[in-house]
Amino acid sequence: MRNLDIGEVAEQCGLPTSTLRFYEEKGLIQSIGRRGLRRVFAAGVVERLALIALGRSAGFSLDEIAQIFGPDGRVRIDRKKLLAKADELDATIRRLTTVSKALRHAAACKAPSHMECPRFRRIVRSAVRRPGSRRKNGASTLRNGRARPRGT
Amino acid sequence: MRNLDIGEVAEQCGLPTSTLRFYEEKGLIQSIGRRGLRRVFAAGVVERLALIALGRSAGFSLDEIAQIFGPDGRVRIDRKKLLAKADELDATIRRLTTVSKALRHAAACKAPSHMECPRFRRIVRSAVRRPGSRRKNGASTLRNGRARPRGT
DNA sequence: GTGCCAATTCAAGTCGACTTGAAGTCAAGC
DNA sequence: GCTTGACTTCAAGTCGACTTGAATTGGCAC
Repeated sequence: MRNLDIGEVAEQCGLPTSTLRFYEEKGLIQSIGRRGLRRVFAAGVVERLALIALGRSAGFSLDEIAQIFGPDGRVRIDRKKLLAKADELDATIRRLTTVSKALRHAAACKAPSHMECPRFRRIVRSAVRRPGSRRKNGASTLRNGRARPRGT
Repeated sequence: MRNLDIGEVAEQCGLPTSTLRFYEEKGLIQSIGRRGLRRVFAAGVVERLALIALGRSAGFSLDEIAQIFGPDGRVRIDRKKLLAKADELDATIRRLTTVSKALRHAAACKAPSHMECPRFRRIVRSAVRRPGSRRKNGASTLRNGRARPRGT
């Protein structure tokens, strides 16, 4: 297994070096040493970064991901949390599916203004008033999650 | 149709008044006038806020949503953009589905450390190396989107 | 041995979407 | 008339995840 320069890691996983330093500072990855000033990474860091990316796209924050890697650096995942996150993800998926349908309908719909289309209004309502979204104290009926694909 | 005080709108749609003012400032909603200093909203604003919430959960930024409502205030949607967004959404859905599966597998898997499980590693790889993600100049292989459900 | 360019540190900046705080206004009920 | 509390404005703050800039160091090819 070759050791890697930060630049090589960056290239292999498509992240800027600044991000790698930032992740190291946060304890998400670690270098196995230095050559002079320069960090040296074990090749395994690439896979770890893949796992981090996976966590990110599952909606884990960097802090949560940092917890997933125990303080020893080993991957140690709380299975309950995983299942909870998977459930959350599935709910998001259902919501996004509804939204996608709504968008496709809106694109096809003849109504001059979409809000005049009863079907569209129904979809909007169903997307917003989600069953099981209980609000205590006037919170978040409309304030559900969002999916934000960033980048290209 | 009754007119609404900002507080009533806030209660009906579960958003803080500060957000409503912010949205008005951004041109996402408008009040139909003032009673003294106080904004007066038409009842329809609630539906509009629902549409905004829909757009948000579809991953539109507030600026994009502002464009969706033409300058006249009417809902005027570019059908191409809608379909493009729907496609993007579907891609996100597929990615999240993979991630959800990965999480459920990780939760069930016996391997002492997940990275030692070949199946998990395969899923991680497949979630990360997405087909069709082309990077020019060292960008974003790992840097795909993320879904972040906020709130309750 | 020397020059270059990638790496380093650290502080500060950015971005989107709001929130918070301070200070002031006013409609309505008593 | 006075109080109350929901409303108003405007500037500044927050949060997460990075990015950027300036000043410096030092590994490696020549």
